[in-house]
Amino acid sequence: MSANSGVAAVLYEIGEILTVKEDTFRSRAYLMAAQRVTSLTEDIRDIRARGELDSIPGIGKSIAATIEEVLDTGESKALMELRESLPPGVPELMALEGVGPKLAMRLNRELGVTGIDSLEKAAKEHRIRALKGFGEKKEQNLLKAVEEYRGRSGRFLLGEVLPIIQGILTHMRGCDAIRRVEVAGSARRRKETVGDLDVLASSLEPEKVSDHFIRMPNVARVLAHGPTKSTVVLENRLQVDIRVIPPGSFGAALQYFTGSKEHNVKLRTIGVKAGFKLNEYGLFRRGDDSLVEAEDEERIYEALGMDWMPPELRENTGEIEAAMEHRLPELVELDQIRGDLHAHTDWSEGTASIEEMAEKARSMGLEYLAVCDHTKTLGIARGLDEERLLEQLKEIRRLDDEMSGFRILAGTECDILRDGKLDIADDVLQELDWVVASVHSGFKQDEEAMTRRIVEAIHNENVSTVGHPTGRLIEKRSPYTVDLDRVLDAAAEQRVCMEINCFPDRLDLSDVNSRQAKEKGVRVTLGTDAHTVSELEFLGMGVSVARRGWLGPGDVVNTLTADEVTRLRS
DNA sequence: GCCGTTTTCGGCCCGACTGTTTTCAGTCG
Repeated sequence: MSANSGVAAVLYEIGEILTVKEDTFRSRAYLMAAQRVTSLTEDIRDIRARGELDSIPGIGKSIAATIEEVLDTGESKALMELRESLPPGVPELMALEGVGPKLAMRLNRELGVTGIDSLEKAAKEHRIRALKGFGEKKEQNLLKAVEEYRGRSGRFLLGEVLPIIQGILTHMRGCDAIRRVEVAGSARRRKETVGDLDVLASSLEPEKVSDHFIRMPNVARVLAHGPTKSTVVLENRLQVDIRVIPPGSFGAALQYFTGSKEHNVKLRTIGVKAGFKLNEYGLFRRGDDSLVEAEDEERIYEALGMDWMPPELRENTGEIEAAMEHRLPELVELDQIRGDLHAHTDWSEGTASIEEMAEKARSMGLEYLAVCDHTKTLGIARGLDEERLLEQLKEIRRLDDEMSGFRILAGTECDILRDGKLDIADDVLQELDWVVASVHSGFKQDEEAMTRRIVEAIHNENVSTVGHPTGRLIEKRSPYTVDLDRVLDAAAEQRVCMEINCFPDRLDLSDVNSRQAKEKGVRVTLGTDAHTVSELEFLGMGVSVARRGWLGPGDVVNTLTADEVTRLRS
């Protein structure tokens, strides 16, 4: 899939430079195309080989030619020319809060500002307030923006912000003027990372709610404070926006602020064609501005001629078309998940005993837990050799007999060695209920070697699933170079599953990869990879990834009973 | 640059807040 991300990066950059040049519509076309390429579940080289690039929605002849150029030469002439046409420092300046294309260009043209350092210098020398239309406040805000930019830590993991959201909702529910409050935005869509939080509240006294909001604990700075819209930055640098709307508009506002932006643009375009106007206050008829629907999100979608869809699908990757044709997939739900198929214990690098992990899983309402400790090659994690693994197997069988109404499955997270062989002898693996095979070393192998390595492991008849199949760590480490298409084809053929690792910085397979797996007929397994008791709660995040990948209960092995899971191996 | 159950040309989503202005442009989501 790396060809896809390379193409998307070029299209994004072209789109962004065109934004600076205020070529709005051409820019939008490139950004839209980039987004489509990002969410493709097929290798773009294959689509190109069939000559079908311009049948991808949002991609026409011109962008198709750019894509072919990137695939053939690794670069785009148009992009290189665009880069050169831009005054130095302008893209960097636009990364600052409150600086858009107009301001960045003016700072460069009129003050010779060539980047963030030189902007800071100009502001400290009070050269900015001297410009026409600028004042002291603007200068100070730019300095604050520079400071924030330098301390910024990028996007936040979904797993990090979920507890923060709970805190905010609890705080807001303490305001007596509030009717309803929910989180919207990318957090409601359960994206793997979020850039900021969008909180939505309804009230008849919006000022009270807005005031209550900015008095939240942990607020470091108030960026904007109006009656219906405010923005704060928390001490951990997470930005949080609130919108307060009348109670009767809650459904419309929830739809509007959940996004994604691309989903909403498409939806409103469809609305316009059907004679409607859609905004955060409701769905209106264009002619007389009469209200069609505002209170209920589901009825807004219905009025636009489509089925309501779960927030996780709203990325404009085909869900609107599916909703109009009433063929949205049934998505897997957390309460359909019967077990966790990847957890560690204190036999290797976990902190809790087998019993403690099992008890916690049972208390969460699960029916089974697969204990999958590391194997001997992973010395740093005190990986088990054959002898210890058989010892652990006996212990698991003993504990399993003692528990009623809950099954502990004897498993392993077995290392895939550099040549694709497994770290544990086949006759021992055969004794187990569940085998997760994972790559933990040699990440730098080239694509061919890595692909053959994993495909070879898939051909071992004892392997149940491949653990964290791409090895990525979100915001920290890229996936290893591997031809996932070939891996998935092999998995489909050998009836081996692929894991969605639920650990917050892994979520691997990703949403797009999960959808790709489904399209190839590969079932996925959810594994928390928990090393502590509380990490078993990560299961919900794996379900979110599965839902964002359009997976239904039939696509996820964890909806099966323990007996059904163990029978997969026979 | 893309797209087409009003269109192959002429559209392309919509509104709040800020800072500075005397009525609005720029930015953001």
